[in-house]
Amino acid sequence: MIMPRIKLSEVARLARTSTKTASRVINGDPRVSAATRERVQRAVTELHYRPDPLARSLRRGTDDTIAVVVDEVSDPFFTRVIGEIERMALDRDITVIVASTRRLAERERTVLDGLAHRRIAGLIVASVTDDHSYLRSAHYPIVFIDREAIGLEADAVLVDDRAGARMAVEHLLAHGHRRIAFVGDRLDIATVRNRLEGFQAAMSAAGITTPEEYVVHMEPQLTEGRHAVERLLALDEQPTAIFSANTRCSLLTLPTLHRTGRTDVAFVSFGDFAMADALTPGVSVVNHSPELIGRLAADRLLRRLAGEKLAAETITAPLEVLARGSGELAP
Amino acid sequence: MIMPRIKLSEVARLARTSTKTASRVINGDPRVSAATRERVQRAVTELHYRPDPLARSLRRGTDDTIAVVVDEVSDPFFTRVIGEIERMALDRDITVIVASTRRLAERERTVLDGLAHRRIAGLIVASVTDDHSYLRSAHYPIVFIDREAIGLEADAVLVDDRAGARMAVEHLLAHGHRRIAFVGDRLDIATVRNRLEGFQAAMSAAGITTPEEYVVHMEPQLTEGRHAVERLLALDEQPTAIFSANTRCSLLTLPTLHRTGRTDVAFVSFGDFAMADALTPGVSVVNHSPELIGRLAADRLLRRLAGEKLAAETITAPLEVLARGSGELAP
DNA sequence: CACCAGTGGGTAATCGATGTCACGCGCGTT
DNA sequence: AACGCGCGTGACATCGATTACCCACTGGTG
Repeated sequence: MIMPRIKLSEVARLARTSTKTASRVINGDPRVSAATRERVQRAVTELHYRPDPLARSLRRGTDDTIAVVVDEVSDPFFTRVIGEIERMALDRDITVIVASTRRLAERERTVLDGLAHRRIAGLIVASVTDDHSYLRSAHYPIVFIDREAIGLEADAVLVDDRAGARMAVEHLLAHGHRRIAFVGDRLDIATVRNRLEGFQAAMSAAGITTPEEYVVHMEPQLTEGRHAVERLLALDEQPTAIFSANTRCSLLTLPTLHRTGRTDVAFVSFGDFAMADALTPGVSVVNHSPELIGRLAADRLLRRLAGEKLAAETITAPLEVLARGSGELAP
Repeated sequence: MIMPRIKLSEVARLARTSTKTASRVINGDPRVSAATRERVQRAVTELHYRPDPLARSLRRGTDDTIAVVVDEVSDPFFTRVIGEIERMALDRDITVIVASTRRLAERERTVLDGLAHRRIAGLIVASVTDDHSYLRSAHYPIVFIDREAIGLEADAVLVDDRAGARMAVEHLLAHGHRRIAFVGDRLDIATVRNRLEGFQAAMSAAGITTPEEYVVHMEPQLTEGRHAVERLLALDEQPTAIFSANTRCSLLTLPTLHRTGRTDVAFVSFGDFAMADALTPGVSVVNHSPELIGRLAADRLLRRLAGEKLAAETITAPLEVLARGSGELAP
């Protein structure tokens, strides 16, 4: 299976021709006689020859590899996005390399810079920074996911964060809630910021002023998240409902609610997750399919790699509210 | 940030020396005079030179890239393993490429074969096949995770599947259960097979014969999993407890139990998952940390890459029963 | 009959970095 | 004074595949 590395010259020798002609056959150049082509092909299969992707990349200046850069590989949302991208890429013999920014702008720059020196064919990135103009000189197509490109014309596959948050809030309002809290993490990340804006817009539209303490930021620290939620539930004016800005936050908030027996608090999560429907009550979510987002992004990138000339486009993936119980609790 | 590709020869020219000497400086060869070294270093920083990893790999014959091959990138267990590996690798400027086998032996071969032609520095693999002798000629270190190497001396980071299954069964037995069912998927995969063996060994040891219908195999099809569980609960002699062989199966089984209101059935899962402790009742698990497994595997591989000579070793990650309620229900 | 176009195929340069090897210089030996 | 040695250095080959460019041969044409 792992051969003593065969080179093109050996194939050529066996086929009694030059490396150039062998190369032509392999790359489907038509200007080779049928007889020669035949000989080369036999030699290829006989020796189990496979071109060295490295040497090929060096010469051609491109590589059959795409990079996917996300916050964290193990984030339940990105995990599924990556899974779908990898599936589509592997079917086309394209290799996927992954890297995570850990939501650090500085690290994102390091990672992208390192990638620029590899000759990747394309990039799919969930960026945590807010200026991508320096990527303008990149010689490969880029598709942004989850967060839009700023200062750069590029494809993006997004969900309408504001609309989604609004949908969640309106859902809670419709079930009689007025004291609704927002749980999010890092506000310097566009996704969270936009969802907070949507939340606040929906609240104002309903004529409700949200007290400051109702907007909770939990850092990725597990314990801090727990404390933040506990503080929220210890307020004099307790919220009767919570909107969680993303899956990560939901995964931190819900165990606390369950542990403290506060499942009477209504809850809507932006982003679905495993077991959401098995909890008691089932967790209502604003659903956006990570697989769909991955597929749309990969499709866009692969089409560009296949040579299609496309104008930069922002694709918005659909959102829907899945009512499972927790979002329909009465205040 | 993305420079118009600077080559070593340009650095050399600016430093008024040869490419070879410039290369020496960059690779820390001591046999360069301080003055020359200085000139080259200035040229490097001035031009923002970074060696082309591709060309370097071609010449050196190795690449600072490790491959991780697992069943499915989005599997909740492997996701976390990958996250940890990626974290450790990136800290050392090593790139990670991922690929999934989708649990198909044939695909695993294709993927590994493709990898063999890239010049990866190392491989971490959760194999679904049962003969790895063909990897003997691989020129890079390999660490197996989750499933051991067969026909090949190599490092492996495993959990004791039989012992874990036994622990789960004994836990259920201790709480009075005798009618215990096994839920697993693909028996051709060693992990599942071993856990079934452990299950059966523990049952026999307790003098209990498990009826055939108590051993359920669900294919990764969601609907089939659901039906299998429903059939199990429709038996005349219903089991009072279920042991699930892995997270994937738990994620298929539990929603069915909850939807049909059969949370009176005791349940132990091999492998923890998000929200397990927030369900009602909390899900008892045999816990093995994916992060720890990832870390152990990556550490082993990175140490080999750093040149340490180590004998092939099988490392067994610890297991523990986390009692959260579902495994302590009375029959 | 000499010339031109078209087709199949070879030679050598190239991609960018690194290993091989030999060279020149200064210095200590005998 | 000739020799040898070590050190810093650079010209050149090399990794494996692709490509720019050139050549040989065939057949048709003026």
